[in-house]
Amino acid sequence: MQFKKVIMTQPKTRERIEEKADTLFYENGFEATSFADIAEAVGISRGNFYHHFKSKDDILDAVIRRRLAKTRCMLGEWEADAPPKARILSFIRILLTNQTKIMAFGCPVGTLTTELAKLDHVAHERAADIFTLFRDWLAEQFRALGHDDAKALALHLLGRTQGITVMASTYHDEDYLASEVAALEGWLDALSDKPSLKG
Amino acid sequence: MQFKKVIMTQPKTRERIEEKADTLFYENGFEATSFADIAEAVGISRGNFYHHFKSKDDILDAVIRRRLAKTRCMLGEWEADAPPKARILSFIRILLTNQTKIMAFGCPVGTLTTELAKLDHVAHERAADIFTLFRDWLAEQFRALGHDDAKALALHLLGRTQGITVMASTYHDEDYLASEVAALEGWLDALSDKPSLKG
DNA sequence: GACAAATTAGGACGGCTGTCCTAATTGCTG
DNA sequence: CAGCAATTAGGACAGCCGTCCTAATTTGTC
Repeated sequence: MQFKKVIMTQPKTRERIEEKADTLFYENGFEATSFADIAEAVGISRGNFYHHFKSKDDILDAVIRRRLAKTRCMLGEWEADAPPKARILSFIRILLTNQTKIMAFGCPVGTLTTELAKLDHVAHERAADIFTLFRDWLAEQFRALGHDDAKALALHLLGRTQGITVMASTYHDEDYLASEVAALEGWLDALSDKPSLKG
Repeated sequence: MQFKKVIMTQPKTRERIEEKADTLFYENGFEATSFADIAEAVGISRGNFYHHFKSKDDILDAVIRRRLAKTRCMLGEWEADAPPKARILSFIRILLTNQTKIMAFGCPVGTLTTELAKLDHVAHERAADIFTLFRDWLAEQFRALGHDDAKALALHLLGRTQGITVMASTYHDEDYLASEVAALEGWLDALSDKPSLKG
């Protein structure tokens, strides 16, 4: 019954640590988030951490793995009986879905990747993998729409959304965000007419 | 002769502290840069700091003020006997001028603003002022080109460049950077033909 | 050269960091 | 209920953080 024990008991505390660490890393940054912060948010003792994770970097790994999984899940949902163009639209509209958090803290993926790059952290590549997940998925959709420069289009769209999150959080301006999302939708529409222009 | 003393002696050490702090904040982040780091880079004692700055936030203020001044200076240079469109092009091409640093650390303005937003730091607005400097200057150029949505165009261009810096530093991909700069130049060209489309 | 001011070096300080250890508690198994 | 494993709490630890103080040194002026 050893197996059952591992499966049944781990999820509770470990899962809660990952969850709280995830949001704290997002809202306050990885470096600025201390063990004490996470412990307080979860409601456990500091010393207890090392039974679940062997270091802070280990928690970061878990958080990134968690985000990768959630992203895969979200992309999967967008594929449900929707044509490629509608799928790309779903991607664009997370800017509106997560509007409040984006205007306060920017993009979870972009800001983490940027911070880890400055820290010369080994996990930087792992964090970039989340971007790669989006990129490859978007490229697949563009390819389905008949574009042969699908990867470049995917990267272009990723960059556009990243820029929007940076400026939206800088000025906390929801009108800017809305108008840029509209512009992005217009770009996607125009793309159908002339399949090789990036605009 | 008190006046002369203040003018002549201050610039040396204080200026060097600001300079080193500026690059360290850029390359490693504000939070991750310690007093010891700056002291070592400048080559002075830690305790000596408080004769020039009264706190770390005070150094941050000085760094931001310094960046504002340098930005104003740069914008001024771009105005030298060049038509508005060429001035905007100068802005776009800093992405190529600073290519190496951007691919390693992203945009100095964007990354600092993002970090300060997460830290809930009072200096966030001051950092955003650097963006505003660019925005207003760009809007002025777009207005000179006959666009009535000049401010929106300026914000759009700022966002585009920010997104490019994020993705370029994520993947360290100079081909992406080059092609996006080309796309941005194409966008600027197309803008001349139909003055009210954002693309 | 004497004197005062500006500048510097070096260390003390309380507090927080990530890490680790140990003892107590809980929960499951037989 | 006994016994064992999993989990927890709490604190010790070395080290670094930003801050502050004091004493020594340098600098410029009369």
